[in-house]
This record gives sequence, structure tokens and C-alpha cells, in this order.
Amino acid sequence: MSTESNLRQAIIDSATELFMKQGYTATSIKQIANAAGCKTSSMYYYFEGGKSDILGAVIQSLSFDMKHVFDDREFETLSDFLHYYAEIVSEIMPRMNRRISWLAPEFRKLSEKELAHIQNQFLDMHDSFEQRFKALMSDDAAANELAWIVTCAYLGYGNIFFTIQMRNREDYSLTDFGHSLARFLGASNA
Amino acid sequence: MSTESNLRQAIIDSATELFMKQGYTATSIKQIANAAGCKTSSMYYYFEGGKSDILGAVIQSLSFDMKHVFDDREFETLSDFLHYYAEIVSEIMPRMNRRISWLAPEFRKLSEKELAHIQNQFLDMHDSFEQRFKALMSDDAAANELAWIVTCAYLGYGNIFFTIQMRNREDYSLTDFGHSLARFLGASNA
DNA sequence: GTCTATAGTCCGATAGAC
DNA sequence: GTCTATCGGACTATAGAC
Repeated sequence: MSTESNLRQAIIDSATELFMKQGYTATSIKQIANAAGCKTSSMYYYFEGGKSDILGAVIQSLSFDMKHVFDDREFETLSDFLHYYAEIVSEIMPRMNRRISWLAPEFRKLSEKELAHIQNQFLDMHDSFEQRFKALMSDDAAANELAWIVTCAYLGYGNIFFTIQMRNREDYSLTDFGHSLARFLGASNA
Repeated sequence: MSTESNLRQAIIDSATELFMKQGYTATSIKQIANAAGCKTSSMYYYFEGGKSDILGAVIQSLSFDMKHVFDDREFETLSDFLHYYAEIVSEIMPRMNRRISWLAPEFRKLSEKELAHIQNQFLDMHDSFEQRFKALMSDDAAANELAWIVTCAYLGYGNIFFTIQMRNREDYSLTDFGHSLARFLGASNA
């Protein structure tokens, strides 16, 4: 079917998995080669720039697909949407967070293009909220602000409870968090 | 005055700075030694376990001191407190975020004790909010929820705008964010 | 306590056979 | 395209002089 290289994709997939587990610096090209089923020298055929070229390819392959999740749904109130979103995001975010948390210490090394690619994932999340909120609130500026609050709140939850692995207090699930948010912010629409 | 070792503290300080700049894995013990003004072999006198022992010492030295900032202030409403906090946190959080963001990919390597030490920093932030909110709201359970929302929201802002270095849209400052939060959540008290 | 010297390992990368 | 073989360098850690 496809004439695209299997090995190239195998390298990207293996590298993605290893970077998520160990971080970029802690992962050696030998580990990537082993996981991809080839020798380190073979990787230089597809990635002339070596390890950093692989990093670039991995970043370009990251995509979160936030928007399409509720493109076909309509909501009557802000509260309805936020409660519905609380359920949806509980499924999506753990994976999303796992995919990018290892990147934080590497930002200094990234090219403009790679950095912009990651940033756009966050902007997409904000814009996805903003578009919804504008349909449910009369004040466009307020919809923009609220979209930032919700984005920051959810990504902060991800930061604390996934990245930091904070589990030693009574459980406070992502779903619980979402519904709390809906309750407090939903009132602002009235 | 103090009979404590100067070199030991110099190693911790140098390591802290380098870890913040480059991350733990990317920092070599030679770099730490150079910055501390000694040789790598000397570090093994104070840190028998080598590099990972230094990491432990650095983590133990991290402290954010959130509470005392407004221990002597009283607020009449939730909104008053959140608006005041918006200003305070703008000064504190950039430094706080810089101090811990490099740690994220290292959590797998940490001991129970070191992990708990970091987690307690977040719990302290939440508890600091919760205590305030209980004095300003009638519902204790709601105060707890709101404290999580605010904590997650602020640490999410830090994640996005400091760690991710997202600056390519129109400015949305930490102070702006705080006041937006105060406006939306302050209404919940009425 | 701090040093010099060095052991031993792993790293990223390249040359060249097939 | 993928391999074997190998280079020079950087790394963590240790031994032992002072």
C-alpha cells in the first residue's frame, strides 16, 4: 500500500514512547534503535541531524484533536456545556498530558517551528472553548477570559495530579474537578 | 559563626541553579563542581550517593513560603481576597514555577520522601486557600472545592505561560488572569 | 577535606562493506 | 537501505596523595 518507510515511522513511534517514559536527554539513540528493531547507524539515513532531528519529528507528530470531540453537539447553557465537558475531558486529558509533559525541560532546545507547534495545541484548546462560550454568553470578551480560565484550570489539574502524581490525599478526580468548575463558573452566566 | 560546611551549601546552590536551567539529566556533576568551585571528587565527600544524592538535597531545600504572605491581612469578601491575591501571586509565582518546573520528568526517580516533600508544597497552597475561603464562605465543602479550582487554575497558568513560554498571542498577564478569576468566581459567593 | 589521576562505561556520530 | 566496526569524547565514580 504505502511506499512510505516502515522503519522511519517505527523510529518515531519508539522514540515517542521512550521520551514519554524517560524524557529526551535520558533516552539514548541506542534505546530507540533497539525498540525500533534496527541499528543506530540506520537512523542516520532517515534523520541526518541525529537525535535532535528525531525530537523534531516526534513533536510534529503530536496532535491532540480537541475540537472534533463535540463539534456535533449543541448546548443550551454554559453549565450544560461545562458539565458535559467534564466527562469528555476525563477520557482525553490523561493521554494528552502524558504526551507532552516530558517536553517541558526541552523547550530551550526547540526551533521556532517546533515551539509554535506545541503552543498551537494550547491555543486550539482555548479557541475551542472560546467558540463554545461565545454561543452561550452575551459578552464576547468575557467568553475569551472564561476560555483562558477553564484552559488554565484543566491543564493545571493535569500538571498537579498527573505530572506531579499527587495522590496522597482523598481522591479528587478529574471528573469531580470538572463538575466543581461547572458549578462555580456556571453561575456566572445567570 | 556557623560550623556548617560552605562547600556543601555551594554545591546545593550551584546544582539548584543548573537544574533549573538545564534539567537534572542534562546537568553533569562536572558542571556542578565548576560552578561550586571544587572538583567532582570533592562532592563525594558530602554526597556519598553521587548525583542522585545531590538531587535529594536540592529537593529538600525547595520551599515556597506561600502562607505567611497574607497571614496578617483580613478580607471581607471572597472577591476582595481573590483580587488581592491576584497581585501577590504575580510576584511570587514566576519564581515558584521556575523552581520546580524542571522536576516534572524526574518524578519517577524520586524517593517517597522527596516526592512527598514536593507534593506538600502543592497541598500547602491548596490549604492556604481553603483556610481563607472557609472564613469567607458559609459552605466548608464548597471552600475546599474552590481552593482546588483556584490552585489548579494558577498552577495551570504557570504551566502554560512560563513553562511552555507561550507569548505569541496578545498578552494575557498573570495579573489579568487573577482578576478574571476573581470576577467569575467572586460572583459565586453572592 | 580537597586534590590529581584515572578506571570503566556509555554516548552520538561516521566510514565503509554489502 | 541496513549493516558491522569503530572513533573521540563525556560521563560517573573510585583510589590514593597531601
